[in-house]
Parts: sequence; C-alpha cells; structure tokens
Amino acid sequence: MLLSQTCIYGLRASALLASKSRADYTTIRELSDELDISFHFLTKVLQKLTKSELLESYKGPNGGVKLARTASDIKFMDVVLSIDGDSLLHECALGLPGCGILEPCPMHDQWSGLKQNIVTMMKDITLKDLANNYNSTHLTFDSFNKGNQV
Amino acid sequence: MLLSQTCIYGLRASALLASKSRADYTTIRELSDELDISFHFLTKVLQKLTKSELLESYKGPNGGVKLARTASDIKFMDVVLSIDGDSLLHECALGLPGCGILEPCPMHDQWSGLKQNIVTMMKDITLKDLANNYNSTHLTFDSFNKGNQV
DNA sequence: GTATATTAAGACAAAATAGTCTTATATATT
DNA sequence: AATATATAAGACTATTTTGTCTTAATATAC
Repeated sequence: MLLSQTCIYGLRASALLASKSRADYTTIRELSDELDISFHFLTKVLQKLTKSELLESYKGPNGGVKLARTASDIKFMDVVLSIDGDSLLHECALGLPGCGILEPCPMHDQWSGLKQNIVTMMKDITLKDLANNYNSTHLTFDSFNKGNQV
Repeated sequence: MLLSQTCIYGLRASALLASKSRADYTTIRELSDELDISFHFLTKVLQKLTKSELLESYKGPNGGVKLARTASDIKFMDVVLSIDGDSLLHECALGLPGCGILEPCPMHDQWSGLKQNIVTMMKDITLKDLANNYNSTHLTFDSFNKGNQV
C-alpha cells in the first residue's frame, strides 16, 4: 500500500470537509459518522493535520475542525507529508538506503521516473479537486464503505 | 511503501541469483550473507518463491536455490505477485472498497492511470534487466546496505 | 548407516501500525 | 458558577508485519 491507513483517513476527512465548503466548524463526530471511521482514531489523525496548520480546530459548543485555507490551496501532497512524512519521495524501490544518482540500484532509473509522476500528481491535486469529483459522483463516501462494488 | 519489506527481500535475492547466472544451486546462506538479510527470514521468503515455482530448491550438500526459468523469463511482477499478491493492482488510493469504474472515488481516474504505469513497469522489467543493471553499476548489493549515500 | 549439509516448517518474540478508552482542557450557554 | 459540548493528550490494547529460533525432513559423502 502506497499510503498508510492513517494517511488515507486524513485524506478522506479532508476531502469531505472540502466538499462541505462550510465557513463554520464541523465536528469530528460528524465526519467520523459519515466516513465510518472510529471517532477517537480520526481525532488523533486530524490532530496531526491541525498541528501542520492544514486544519483549524476549535473546542467547545459549535466547535470542530475546518480547513485552514481554501480547498484549492491545500494539496493532496500537503496531507500526505503531514501524516506519512516524506519517505515516499526518497524511498528506493528495493529499499536500499544508499540508492541515488551516484550509486543507483538496478531499479533506480525506472522507479524514480514513476515516483516523480506520483509526486507530481499529489502536488497537482487539491482538496477542491477531490471535493469536485466527490460531488460529481453523487455518491456519499459512506456508500464506498459498504464495499458494494468489485 | 509500495512493496512490503518481505517482497523487497525477495526481489533483491532474485536479482542477485540472476546476476550470478549459475546453473547449479546457490545456498540461501550465501545470499543472506551478501544481502545482509537474516538467513532464517530470507529462507521463509524464498520458500514462497519456490512454491510459486519461480525458484527451484534442493536440499542437502550442494543444494540451495536457483531460478526455475531463465532470468529474462521471470518478471519483476512475478515476484511481487508471489509475495505481496495482487492487492496493488486493485487498491483504491483512498482505500475505498467499492471504488471502480461504476462508482469511482474522487481519486480514481488519476490513480488508476499511475497504477497502470507502475504495473506496466513491473511487467516489463525482468530479473535479467535487474541483473544487468546490477552488474553495470559495479557495486555489490552489500555496499547499499551500509547506507553510504544520501 | 552415520555424520554432515541443506531447505521446510512452525513456534515464538519484537516492532510497527492501527484502534480503543479515559482523562484533561477549552469554550459556550444558562 | 455550573453544566454541556467539543478537541487534546496520553495510556492502553489489538493486529499485522518483521524477525528469531528450534526441530523436521531430505540429500550427499564417507
């Protein structure tokens, strides 16, 4: 799996927040219910995004979380970096720590090309894009969670 | 990480076997020493490849493992499928079980394009390619394991 | 046939990841 | 002030992945 489960949860919650495009705060409980993710676990995931200043949180009644910037200004990659870190950018396909331009492993050239494409995509796509696609499918995220399609 | 550690060990051992291009058996001990991988763990990894009939094994003195076919006839993808299975081929970037053409998740189109490129590469590269590159670098795999480059 | 060399198999341990639960802290409402 | 609502933080548990160790099975050589 390319991204950790934690990261995927963060991406889904971020995309859902973006699709709501609300100015006020959304509770994590609402997000966890819609996404069918454990409330407590999602709380911890979103804390990372808050610390990275991708989200803003507010305690107490009418509190919750919201995007810290406009959805078009937060990239897929921002969420990945915040949660999974930058290991994806540097990792050798064969897991060799010394692999690089000077001492390429047998996979280096092929893999770094592909990796660059992945990174480009992640830097290209914003939460707004995710939210747009999300809305255009006329599907709730919840429907995915039921696994009703192969 | 795209591939499991187990899978990476399998790939490295397979590439090393291919680079030796020996007709007789190589002991797992020799492979594990050169690759600096735990002997017992590598044994279990290679057992999977043997069961998948990518390798042949032989017990007793002068025994060991060798490629079951010529190196140019075993693909990177064969090893990945044997060890990690085909989850990579089907996985949605957002981990949504229902994601597909009928009910695409917000990432579906972009991700399936990239995924296809990855799969194409893995089906394209053979152990012979890995071995060639490996030899042309004039580096032992061992030098990578020391992590002497950023 | 006994000793030696090798993979096969499976029990066990350690580490990383994922998930749960409880308590603390901040805010709003009354 | 008291109560209710929300995130923050951290202890704890469960699961998966990775790694270790012991024993079994098989083949060779003498």
